[in-house]
Amino acid sequence: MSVLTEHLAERLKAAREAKGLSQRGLSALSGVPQSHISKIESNAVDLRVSSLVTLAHALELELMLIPRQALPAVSSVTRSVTPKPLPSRAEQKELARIQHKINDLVESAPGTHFATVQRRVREITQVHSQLDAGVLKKIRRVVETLASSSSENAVSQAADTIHSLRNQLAREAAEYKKPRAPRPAYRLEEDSDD
Amino acid sequence: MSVLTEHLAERLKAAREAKGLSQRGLSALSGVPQSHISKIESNAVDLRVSSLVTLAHALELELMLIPRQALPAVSSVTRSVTPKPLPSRAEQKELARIQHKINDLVESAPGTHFATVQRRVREITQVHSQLDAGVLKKIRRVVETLASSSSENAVSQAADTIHSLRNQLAREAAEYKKPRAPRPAYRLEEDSDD
DNA sequence: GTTTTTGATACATAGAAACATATCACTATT
DNA sequence: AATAGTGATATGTTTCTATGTATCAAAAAC
Repeated sequence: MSVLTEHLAERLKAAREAKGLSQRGLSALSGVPQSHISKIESNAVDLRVSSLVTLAHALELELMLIPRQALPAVSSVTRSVTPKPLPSRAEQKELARIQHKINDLVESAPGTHFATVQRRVREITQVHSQLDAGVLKKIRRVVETLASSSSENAVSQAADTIHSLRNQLAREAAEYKKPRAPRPAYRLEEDSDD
Repeated sequence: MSVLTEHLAERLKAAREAKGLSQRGLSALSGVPQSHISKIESNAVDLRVSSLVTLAHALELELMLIPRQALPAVSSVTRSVTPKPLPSRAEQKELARIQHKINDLVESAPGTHFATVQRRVREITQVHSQLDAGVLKKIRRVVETLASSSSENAVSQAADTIHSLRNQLAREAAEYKKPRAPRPAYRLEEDSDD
């Protein structure tokens, strides 16, 4: 395996964990098999760019080619603009739980609007900058309501609720560009050739 | 082919051309076959990360994962820090010519210090920010001297000369961080999923 | 203390990338 | 005009990613 890419594996793993996602969660989100994600994170494969991009995308990262000269500046910017440090372990767990509940619903009744709700919840995971206990409680309530009364109408209304909640969070997130200290962006090794 | 990476191909090609390198030149520099480079640049393959890194490296680029949030800032930085716009077509040609001369020497006498000279010249290509007619003339003179008197001593001295010349250029290059307008760094497509 | 969830790992298979090598028009160079 | 350098392409082989499916031990949740 190329030594060059070992930081990449770390970066991806860190990014995933920073979002409170399990490998399976990321797999569901990105479509890349969990087994493959595991191999990637343990630096056991020289993955294709498309795979990297897919995963990066799911983690809200962009792959870029930066001129050597610009590296210091870019690193500095990246460091200062990092999103958030993960709301709270407990909250992430709660979210996972909620997602699981919905997955069950979707499986029990495929082809319904449950799928939409599922997607909405997935989307709200993406924002996660502003995810707090309050928001989670709202979501959970919506989902639980769904479990009992699941009329076509109630379901799609639930989807809407979550959707607009997500938008609200996204809006809030856009305003706070609070500097935080993440890990420095991915850097390549030196490949001395003598 | 992944639509996602189409900008990547452009970026690589642009970077190569910005250095006045031919596909074969880049191939020699990076070890990646010219045929493959061609396919990559015409976006006909979903290349592996190791290949991408190898090429990027040869082009003095670094592969990075940038948080979405940091994209605007990073783009701006990248735009403003771009190296140089290529010294002059003629000068690049001249350099290629010089390299060719040395390649011949190396082939005619493998295992000698010619190889070192070859590497030094390759290295000086990398700097290229400060490459001008004057520098090239110096290099050419050194190489031509080599063609006639190629004693062990003369050869390794030539290598040293070029090496220190390179270092000097690199030093100069480090000082000028002149803002130029390159092309914006690589960005991924949006992959809407519904 | 049982059940889930986690990441790691195995294995078979399909499909590509990567490579070496060579050729082919085209465009510059001489 | 003859020559040399350019990028694009073709072929055949090897290597390895990527996927699907399944299992496993350890950690976490109940």
